[in-house]
Amino acid sequence: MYPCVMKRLSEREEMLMKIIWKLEKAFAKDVREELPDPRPHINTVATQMRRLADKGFLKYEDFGSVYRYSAAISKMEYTRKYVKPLLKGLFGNSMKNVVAYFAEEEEISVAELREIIKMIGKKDK
Amino acid sequence: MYPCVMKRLSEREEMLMKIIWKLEKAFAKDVREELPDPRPHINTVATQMRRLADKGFLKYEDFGSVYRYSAAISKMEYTRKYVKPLLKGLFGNSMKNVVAYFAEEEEISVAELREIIKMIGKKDK
DNA sequence: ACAGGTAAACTACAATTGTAGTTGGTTAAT
DNA sequence: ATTAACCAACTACAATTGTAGTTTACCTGT
Repeated sequence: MYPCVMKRLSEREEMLMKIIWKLEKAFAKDVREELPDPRPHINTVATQMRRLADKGFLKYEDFGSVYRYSAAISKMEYTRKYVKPLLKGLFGNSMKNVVAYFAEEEEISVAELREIIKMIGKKDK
Repeated sequence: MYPCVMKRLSEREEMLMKIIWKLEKAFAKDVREELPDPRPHINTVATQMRRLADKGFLKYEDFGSVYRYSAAISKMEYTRKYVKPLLKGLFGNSMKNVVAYFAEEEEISVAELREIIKMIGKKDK
């Protein structure tokens, strides 16, 4: 049916997943309402959600001829499986390089880095 | 011809771009040789490189009926334009959350974070 | 010059993803 | 009950991406 090695999501698919992660449980209509302005047709959204379900990213409960969807894979799991390899692949397999790059881009400050260090410290105890 | 708002690259396209970024200048054949084992047909690679060029990700010099390609967009530029929004979109628009997540996943250590802080300090002077 | 080999542009088609029309099932109001 | 409105499953098709065959152009050795 579908390949056992799931591929990365397309931009649109990821957009839908993000909405589901936020809403937790949602009908296609609810997801559509969260989409930015030139909203696609409701059926477009429904089709893509069904396909996401076929591929194992979503699951659903049957509500009498209408499905209510929820995520079958958490945002964290998705990040770990698909986003992390993407980043590491781009930055010589090192998260340090990734963070250093975004620090240079001023996307994260020294103060924030220190906070994170503090957080990690707490967890270890 | 092609949409003016470039979309994120597919997994395969990104793979090719990474090779180009590494090689700097390359013919399709060279790129194919860098690909992992069940290598696609050389023509497959050639087609995808042409399409990447059509979309503005690659440029080329004409070498007498054969093109030598090079990146039209640097890895950093690609990261800034496509990867950063992806990450921020997933993590409530905050790079701090991103880094914190990967720190918890033990993808980056306190020592490395400190090194980065030191680096930033030097640059400011 | 010609033959053999190689690379990839051109071309064609399959798989996947984006899109929405058609239709049938649900709900609410008369 | 009957009608009207709405939602989305099903279906169909377009656009994009993945794949490779066919053909053409360029070597290299004779």
